Amino acid sequence: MDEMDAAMALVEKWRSQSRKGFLDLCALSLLASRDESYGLDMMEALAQAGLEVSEGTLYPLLARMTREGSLSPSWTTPETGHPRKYYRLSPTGQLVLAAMREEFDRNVAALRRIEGGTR
Amino acid sequence: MDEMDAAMALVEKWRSQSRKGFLDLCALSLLASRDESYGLDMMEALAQAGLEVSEGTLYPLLARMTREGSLSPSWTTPETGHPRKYYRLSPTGQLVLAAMREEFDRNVAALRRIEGGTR
DNA sequence: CCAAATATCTTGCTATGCAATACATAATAT
DNA sequence: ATATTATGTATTGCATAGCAAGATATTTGG
Repeated sequence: MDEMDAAMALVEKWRSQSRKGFLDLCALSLLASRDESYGLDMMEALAQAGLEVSEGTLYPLLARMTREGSLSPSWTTPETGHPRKYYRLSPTGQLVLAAMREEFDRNVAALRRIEGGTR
Repeated sequence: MDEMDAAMALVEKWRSQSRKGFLDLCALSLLASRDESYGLDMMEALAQAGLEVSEGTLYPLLARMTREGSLSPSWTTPETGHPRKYYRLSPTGQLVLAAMREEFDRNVAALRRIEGGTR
């Protein structure tokens, strides 16, 4: 089936676009529920929840949010093991998360209205 | 409150990012429930549902989806009024919509898991 | 000492949202 | 007739995020 292949290719392209911004919300939400975490640990937790995120995506995201003031990182060198950079929400980050959640929920509600009875 | 302003500015920047891809899903969903519609009419319907979309956003989106094969447009000149370009879902577009819905729902479910009990 | 594991960071590419602007035609007012 | 407003669609340019691929650094095990 040719039609199917075309559709799948389109959706694959769409996938990475549709994650823009959404991953910010996921990362902030994760930190809100875990209090603090580091890169690889977050990757594993997100995957556990069903969301595969690569390093090339997550690390720039964490760097940006730190630069913007939503995250407060702190290096920690455990007695045994590799040094880790732990992130936690800053006060600004908590405000940002709350606003993002509101907006996201509004958008989902709008989508449901748009879908109308067609589901 | 300074902290609040910083957060609002960040969320404003985030907003347009978070709509990438999401608007594709909304447009396809709208056409699925309406069978056919034209640009300004879609803008109005989306706004009615709580989603403000500008022309500079919607028209390129419709042009792209047409180019990709998800939409089948057809010009219509009514007896009275301005010529309109009506869009409807192509067979490919219906497959794309179904796949997008699945993925979107999976992502929302993942987010809810990530949020855990913190809401 | 070398290889594998753990952990973080960088570069380059592609693609979308959106403000601003432009263009065209139909209806209405003067 | 003619100007103005309303309706309708399209384009340009910029900023920004996701991601594959690869680089870097440290710790541990053979």
